[in-house]
Amino acid sequence: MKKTIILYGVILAALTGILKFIEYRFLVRDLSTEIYIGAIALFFTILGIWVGYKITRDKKSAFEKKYSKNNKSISESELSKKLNQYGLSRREHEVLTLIAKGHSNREIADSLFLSTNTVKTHSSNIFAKLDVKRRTQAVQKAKEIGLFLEVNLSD
Amino acid sequence: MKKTIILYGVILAALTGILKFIEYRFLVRDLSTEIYIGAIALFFTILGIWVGYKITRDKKSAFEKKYSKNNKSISESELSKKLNQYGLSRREHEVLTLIAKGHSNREIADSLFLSTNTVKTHSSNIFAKLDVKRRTQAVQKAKEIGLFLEVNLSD
DNA sequence: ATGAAATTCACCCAAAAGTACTAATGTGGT
DNA sequence: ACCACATTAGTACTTTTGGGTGAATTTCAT
Repeated sequence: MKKTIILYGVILAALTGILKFIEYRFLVRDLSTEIYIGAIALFFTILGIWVGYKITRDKKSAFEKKYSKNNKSISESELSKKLNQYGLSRREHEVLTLIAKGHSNREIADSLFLSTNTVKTHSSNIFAKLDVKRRTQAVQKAKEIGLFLEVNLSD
Repeated sequence: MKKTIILYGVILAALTGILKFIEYRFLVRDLSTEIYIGAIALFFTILGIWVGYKITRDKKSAFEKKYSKNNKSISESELSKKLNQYGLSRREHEVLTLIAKGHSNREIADSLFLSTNTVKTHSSNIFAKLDVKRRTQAVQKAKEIGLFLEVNLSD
């Protein structure tokens, strides 16, 4: 990327110089201004397309570099330690797991035989403890930290 | 595409005219030729990048065979196939990615320069196409299917 | 047994998310 | 040039989620 920019800069500078040099010799007298401008425009447009292509290329390879798997499943003792670290209780972890499975508060309440109010209390506490604002962020953070025993959440 | 070309031609023509007009009035006397050329170069470079982006966007898969190396990460073409499979558009995938990052509709709207209404429309369509009811489920399903280029969603 | 933490639930309010339309404009492919 | 689809955005409405507070019960360790 840096190389592309430098190369482009050098080319631009060089060409500007060349054009100016030529201008005083032949072009101004021989060709009309339209053609002169047109030539510059055409050249830099092509150059621009090339640069644009380079940029999008680089972006993609950066994408590929970024890609790496981080599926980590952990043991019970490790989990306890992490829960402690964030001050999460067992029940909160349970709720969090269900949240991660995409369940609504209503569904969580049903499956844990709780009222939705309770689930809401739990989730509020979870968000506070994980320092997030939404359940989606909580899920993200939990995965980041590695709070889930099961990797496969699709149930 | 046709419009793009036409628009580009019009802009080019108009700009050439304007430049020529200005030239006789002020520029030649007031500014040095370097700045003059530089301005044209800069403008057409940007225009070129834009045009290049428009063109290369569709021909990515052609270039891909040449430049992309095989690895375990999902490639652009694979992604396209999967998006096609579920009838998801590019924009929808973009929104879905941000949803997976835990962003709110408001935040997504801001970062994509859209209204929240539009984001809601997109997400509704996403949910319908992925056959889910909530964003958390959509994220889950998307990961299951493998719709994300980046696994690391924490940004 | 006592106090701290955990669990449960209620109520109210606000914000965010989601549904169901309609519709204008843009774009791509044939 | 046309058609299908994508993108954008609106209105109006419902549901879900989240925040804050208070409080009753249970659990568990010191």
